[in-house]
Amino acid sequence: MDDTRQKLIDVAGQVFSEKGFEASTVREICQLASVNIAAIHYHFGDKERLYIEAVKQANCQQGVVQFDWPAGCPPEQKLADMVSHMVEMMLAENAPSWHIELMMRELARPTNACQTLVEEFISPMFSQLLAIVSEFFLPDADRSACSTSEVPLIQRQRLAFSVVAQCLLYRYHRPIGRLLVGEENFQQMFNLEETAKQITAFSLGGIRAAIEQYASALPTHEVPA
Amino acid sequence: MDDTRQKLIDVAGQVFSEKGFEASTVREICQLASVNIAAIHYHFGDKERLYIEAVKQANCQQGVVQFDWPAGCPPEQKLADMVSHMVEMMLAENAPSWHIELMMRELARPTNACQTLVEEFISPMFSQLLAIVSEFFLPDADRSACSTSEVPLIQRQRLAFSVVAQCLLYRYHRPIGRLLVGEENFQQMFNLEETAKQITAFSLGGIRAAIEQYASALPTHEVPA
DNA sequence: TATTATAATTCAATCGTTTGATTGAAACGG
DNA sequence: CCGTTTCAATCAAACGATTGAATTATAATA
Repeated sequence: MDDTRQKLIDVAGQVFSEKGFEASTVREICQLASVNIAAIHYHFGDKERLYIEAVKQANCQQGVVQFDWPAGCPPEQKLADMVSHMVEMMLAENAPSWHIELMMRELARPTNACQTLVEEFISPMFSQLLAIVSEFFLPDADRSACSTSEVPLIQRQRLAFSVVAQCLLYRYHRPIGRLLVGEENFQQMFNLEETAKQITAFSLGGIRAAIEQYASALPTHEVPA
Repeated sequence: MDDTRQKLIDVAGQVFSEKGFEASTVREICQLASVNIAAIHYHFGDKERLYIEAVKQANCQQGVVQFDWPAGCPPEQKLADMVSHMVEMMLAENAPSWHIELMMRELARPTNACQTLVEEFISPMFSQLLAIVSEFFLPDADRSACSTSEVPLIQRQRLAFSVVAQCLLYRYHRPIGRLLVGEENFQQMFNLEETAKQITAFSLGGIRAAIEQYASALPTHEVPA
């Protein structure tokens, strides 16, 4: 049966996501999967290749989202949607949550499984966000703040960084956040909708600040301090 | 000699910060420290208490910074200073960089050493930032944007979260960032001054967006969409 | 269809290493 | 001299990996 292999990946992904690669043992994985230890050697070769396979499956099943915005959809709306989606990914307590958890571990401490993850998931995701951010600087019809001047790529990348950073925080530092804000405020603090709303508003403010900076930099309009 | 104990802590902190608790071995630590393995049992009891001691020492030597701003110093300046300090902590490649690295590990995956860390370092640091953020909402002389209305604590905490999140990103995801922006842009992207400047500007925009939101919410001024 | 040959998969058992921990003796210092 | 500290040696346990036999599934043959 080939579902021994699949069961191994599922359980391994679960365990790896909870304890990390080093702290996990093939014995525990096989026991939880009700599978003989030798199955790992047979199906994957060794522990590391089982891990890599789990990571691959994580970023495969957790595909990159595709929005279908109507033409002329304002970037503000796109940003809000994107942030909502990311926050949901980060905070949703779905059943197979080990996908995200495993990917987060890989992002923080890259191993051999990292390259695939970046190519198939992170990079496309980041490109989408970068495109949205870039839209804010486009000289659209009613968008006159920042004229046609191209804002350096690195600056737009920085803005995208600032956006994702906020989403990641609520995932990575949930336990610390709980300690900082107290148990009574914790539920409210890590509420999905509220969090997405605040991150969106904050990011909009940050992006508009950048727009103003670049708008006033080009013409002999008003030189910032 | 008592410097066996200290040498153990130093080397252990280094190793733990690089590999994490599980992946580190007492043998490697003792070998690098040129110390007998039994010294760990003698001085600390076991591996875990050595780890806790290393974390304690990390957040002790890496004390909470104390700024001496002149009276009337605008919160914008304070925010800029605070962000600069945090970015420097995150990105500076000082010699004993294992202090921060170890603390970051503890923040991401809290162990028994976490409570001390939060009480002695994180919480005071966060309080400082929260105070700065709160200043923006004070009805100061020339600060008329948001009247005396108290902005809910949780909203100010969220703003503080958004600020620290950006600083943390550049630390946690440096390797991923390198992959995303390419090697040629990496140096510039993770430059201290540039990063601090951008995070400050972005955060200022985000905070001002929150100010406007709350300023226009109280009076019958103009209801946001 | 019944039987056999072949490949794929699972199993208990065990390999050699490495782990953290501990011992009792030796060396040190006041 | 005695309390403190270091040392080589070793403990039992857990680790990842591997083996060869047993079992099951698949295909070929009569």
